[in-house]
Amino acid sequence: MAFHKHAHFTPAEQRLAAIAKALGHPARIAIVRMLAQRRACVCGELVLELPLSQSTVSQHLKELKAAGLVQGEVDGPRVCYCLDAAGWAVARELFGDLLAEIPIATRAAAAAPDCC
Amino acid sequence: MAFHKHAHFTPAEQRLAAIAKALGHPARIAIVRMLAQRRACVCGELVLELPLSQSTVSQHLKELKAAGLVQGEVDGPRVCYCLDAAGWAVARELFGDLLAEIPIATRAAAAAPDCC
DNA sequence: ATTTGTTATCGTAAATCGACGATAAGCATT
DNA sequence: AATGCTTATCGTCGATTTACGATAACAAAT
Repeated sequence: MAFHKHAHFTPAEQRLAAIAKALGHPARIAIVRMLAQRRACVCGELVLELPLSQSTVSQHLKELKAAGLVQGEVDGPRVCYCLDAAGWAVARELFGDLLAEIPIATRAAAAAPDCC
Repeated sequence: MAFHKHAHFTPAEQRLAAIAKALGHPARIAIVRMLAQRRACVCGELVLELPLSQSTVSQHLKELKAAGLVQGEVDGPRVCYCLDAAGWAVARELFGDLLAEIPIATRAAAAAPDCC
C-alpha cells in the first residue's frame, strides 16, 4: 500500500527524493525555467504561457513551494513567485553529492559493457 | 485528468522530468547509491538491505531501468544490476543545464529577500 | 526431468497525482 | 459597499503510484 516506508532512509535521501519528485513533471520544470529567466516575478503570466488551466498551474506552484524550490509573496492583488535560493542551494548540494558517488563514464568503460 | 499534456514541453524538459521522477522516491535514491558504492553488481542483495519486499524492489528497479539510469543483465540464475553510464551522463547534462539557468544565491541576495 | 534459487510479473488495495471547472478569498479601486 | 481582478481552494474524475503476497519464468544443479 502507500504507507511509504520512508522511515528507513536517511534525511538526505528523503530530501533529495522530495526535490526530485517536485521536478518530476515537465510543467514544473518549465515553471522553474520561466522563473529563472525573467528574474522578476511572473504572477499569472505563467498561466498564459503554459497549456494548463489556472488552477492546475496553482497546484504545481504549491508543490514547488512545498519542496522549498519556489517562494510566493503577496503583492497587492496578485502573488509574486520566484525561486527560493536556499532551496536551490540544497538541491545543488544534494544532487552534487549523489553525482559525486557515481562514477563518470570513461571512453574505456563505455567500450566495454559497464555491467558485471 | 491524467492524460498529461506533455506534448507542449521541450524534449529536454520531458527527459529531465522523467529522470527526476525516477529519482523521486527515497528507495530509488538508496538503490542508486548502493549500486554506485559497490560498483560490482548487486543482485538480490538490494532486497536484503532495503526495508521492502522483493517484488517492490523489482518494481523500483524497473522504473530506474525505464528512465535509463540502471541496466540489468542476466548473469546465470540471477540478474546483475548496475548504473547506466550513458543515462547518468544525460542526467548530469540536463540537470547541469537547468542549474546553469538558475542564479546562485550570493550573500547580498540572501540578506535582502530575493523575491520581487 | 525434477528440484532449487533468483527475479519478474500478476492481481489487488489504498493513496496520490494531474487535470479541470466552479467557487471562494483577498486586495484595490470605484 | 460594491465591483473587478487575481489567486487559492474545493470537489471530482480517471490514471498512476506504492506496496504486498502469490505465482510464473528461468537458469543451474542434482
